[in-house]
Amino acid sequence: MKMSEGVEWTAHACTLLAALPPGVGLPAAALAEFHYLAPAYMAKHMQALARAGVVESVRGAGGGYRLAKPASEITLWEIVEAIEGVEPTFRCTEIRAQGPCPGSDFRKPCEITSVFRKAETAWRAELKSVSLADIAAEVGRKATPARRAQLTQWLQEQLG
Amino acid sequence: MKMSEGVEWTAHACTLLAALPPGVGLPAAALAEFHYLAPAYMAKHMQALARAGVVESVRGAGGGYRLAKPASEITLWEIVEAIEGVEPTFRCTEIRAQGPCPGSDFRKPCEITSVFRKAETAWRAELKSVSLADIAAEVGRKATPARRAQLTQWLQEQLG
DNA sequence: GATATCGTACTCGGATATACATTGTCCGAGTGGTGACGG
DNA sequence: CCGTCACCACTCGGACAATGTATATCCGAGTACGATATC
Repeated sequence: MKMSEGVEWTAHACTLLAALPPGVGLPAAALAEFHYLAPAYMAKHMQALARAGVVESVRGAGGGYRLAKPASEITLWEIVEAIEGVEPTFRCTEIRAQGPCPGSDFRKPCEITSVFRKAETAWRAELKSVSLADIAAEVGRKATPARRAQLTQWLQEQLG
Repeated sequence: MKMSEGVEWTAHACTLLAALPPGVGLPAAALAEFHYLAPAYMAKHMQALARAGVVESVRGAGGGYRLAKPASEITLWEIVEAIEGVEPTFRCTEIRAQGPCPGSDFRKPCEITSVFRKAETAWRAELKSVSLADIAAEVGRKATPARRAQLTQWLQEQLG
């Protein structure tokens, strides 16, 4: 049970977008280059985020992706949801209903499913409690002056 | 990010084993038949549980699988761990270290990884808090008399 | 009749195919900017 | 000199291939039970 690496890619990409002035974006190629990632595959993942309403896409020259709402209103869970989907990790196929001694009450989920549901709820709650603004702020706080300057220069090259 | 269906299969199989008298087991074929599952594939999953020390295997006629320790000491997490492995779902590949503006401090995990680590810890904690004995007790409590009789008869057929 | 030995049936264990999902790439659709042309 | 139009470069979007993992199966290794032959 492993998470798609697209989650890591887009989470870092969105963190970068969160550091930009409001309304300003970057093309997928630039987001990929920032971490030396495959441009085409990064573009594919960004599409998923656009469909989910996490980012907005702007076509044409000077276009790209930008956050669809304030970074403080975007949680890590939204990104996971956009890439991985909303399906629970544990999918109960009700095997208890089959076999020579089938269970009786199918209106309620089986005990095993209940535990997994509860565990996954706790997992999601943690991811929902952290916003992109939180992450961006933490990253910015730890950055050295040299890194800040490097980032500023790179952004100027990208934004023109 | 979906969990292997082997987790569901083996979790239900172990719940059945937990309902048996201590020291008594069932062959993989019987565990599969109990829920109409593919016998060969069920056997493969039970092997994983045996390697992890959750169950013991007994070869030869009259052999099979039985719990390796009391059901109260086996958690759902152990079963997940045996089937899925201990690898975290979110694997940080440190992409922040690459690209034109690499991060500075690599001794500490990045902020995004930290959040996922915390979330997964919460998830595992829930699974570790429930034992097979808890599940078996709950299943037994909800069972109707008819179902109990059906189960007893089936077990007698299997155990001789 | 008791005991040792062989054979047989049963079960686990790992090696081996197959199906499906994820990963990765490409080309067409759409859009804004830019330059040329005409008024 | 200004406005309009057409072209072009740029970017997203979805369709299409390659790879890896999970799924599914089979055959060999090992063990207990039972039958048989011998003492």
